[in-house]
Amino acid sequence: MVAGEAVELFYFSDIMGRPPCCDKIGMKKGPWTPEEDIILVSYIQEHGPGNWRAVPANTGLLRCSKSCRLRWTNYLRPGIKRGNFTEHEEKMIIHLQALLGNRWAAIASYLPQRTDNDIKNYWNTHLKKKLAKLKGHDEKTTENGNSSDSQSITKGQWEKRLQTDIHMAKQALCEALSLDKSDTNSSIIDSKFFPMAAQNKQIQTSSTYASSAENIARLLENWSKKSPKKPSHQHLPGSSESTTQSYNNCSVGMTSSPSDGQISNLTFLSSNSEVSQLTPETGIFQDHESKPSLEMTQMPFSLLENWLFDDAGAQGQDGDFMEMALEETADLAHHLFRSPYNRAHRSSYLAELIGSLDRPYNRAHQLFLFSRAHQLFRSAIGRAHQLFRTAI
DNA sequence: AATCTTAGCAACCGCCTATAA
DNA sequence: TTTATAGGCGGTTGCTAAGAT
Repeated sequence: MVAGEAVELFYFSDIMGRPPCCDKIGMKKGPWTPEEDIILVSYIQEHGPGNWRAVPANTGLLRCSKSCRLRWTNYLRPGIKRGNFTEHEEKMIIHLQALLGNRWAAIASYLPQRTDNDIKNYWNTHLKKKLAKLKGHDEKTTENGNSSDSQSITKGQWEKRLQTDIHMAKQALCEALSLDKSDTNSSIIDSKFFPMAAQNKQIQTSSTYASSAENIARLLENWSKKSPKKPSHQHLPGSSESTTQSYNNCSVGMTSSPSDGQISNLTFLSSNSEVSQLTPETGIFQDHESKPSLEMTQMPFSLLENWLFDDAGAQGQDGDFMEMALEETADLAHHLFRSPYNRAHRSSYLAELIGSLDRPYNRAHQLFLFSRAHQLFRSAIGRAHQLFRTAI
């Protein structure tokens, strides 16, 4: 949009409709700086994601709300795993792409640690070529009267495999909740569905999900290498070495462990000297690790938990459990959520719901539930639309 | 060593739907 | 009811680094 258009829209908004989210004149574009990232993360840590319109206004960021949302969802939010797609993930993406087409957001809902943008990029840069190569190879072998097995797999079979994968993921979580009596954190970490955690078992709390703090820390690490003038040093309690960088109203302290030299913690110091620790243990959700683990297994499941964990597949029923789950889900979604079509508030609402559960879930569990709720929610709405169209 | 080409990916753009005024 | 905005999504672009010449 050019400047003149922005002015015109602003004029119209005085007459009718909602006020504009932000004046786009003077908005910054291009790559985000570590300073901007930290401002955004610290704001979301305090206020939670959502209401993106308020973010530039309240933080002073010269970015439009859309840019803030994208930066958070694609790069900064907790739970994002970057790079190094596993073979399992590759297969999932290929299966899902065959099933769903280029619906990257839908595909990403099955891979909670990956963003739609990341999957889309990976597909465009790696998988498309890989498949083209395979296809070429297959065509060659077919010409020789030796067709490959993968070609003969129908879409229905892909779907069945996919459903099995999802079922396994859910079972892994259920097992983690029911089997582990001594340590509520470690069981899920060992799951094959959370490979990142297995890489760093030194961290007691679940590091399954790369936290935004880690992302920022990585950025800052690179940044401080590039600009050696800025950082000043200070020592923080409990750390052998730390680096603090000041800017605007807050400063950032990076603490590194003596053993591996990696940044393991990030401290935010606001201008009024309040200190908030942005670590893998804190974030959108509160961690209940200090609570007795017995609560984890002895409390009955709530309606919401049943909805998140149970479906026909998990209950051992035969048949098309995805379809069953969707039917039930559509009703439950309407029952549980007052405004299921209000996408704007969905994330914060789901986070609030999951946060309100009595069971002492740790943060990894909560993030999994959050992702699961999103997935079911989308399915429910999709199903509702489908039913609506059928009715018409 | 310099230049050109390619790959990877973060971020933008444009469109759509739901929502608010 | 109308209209602009917010949020979400998929396609595309453009920058950067790595590799090739």
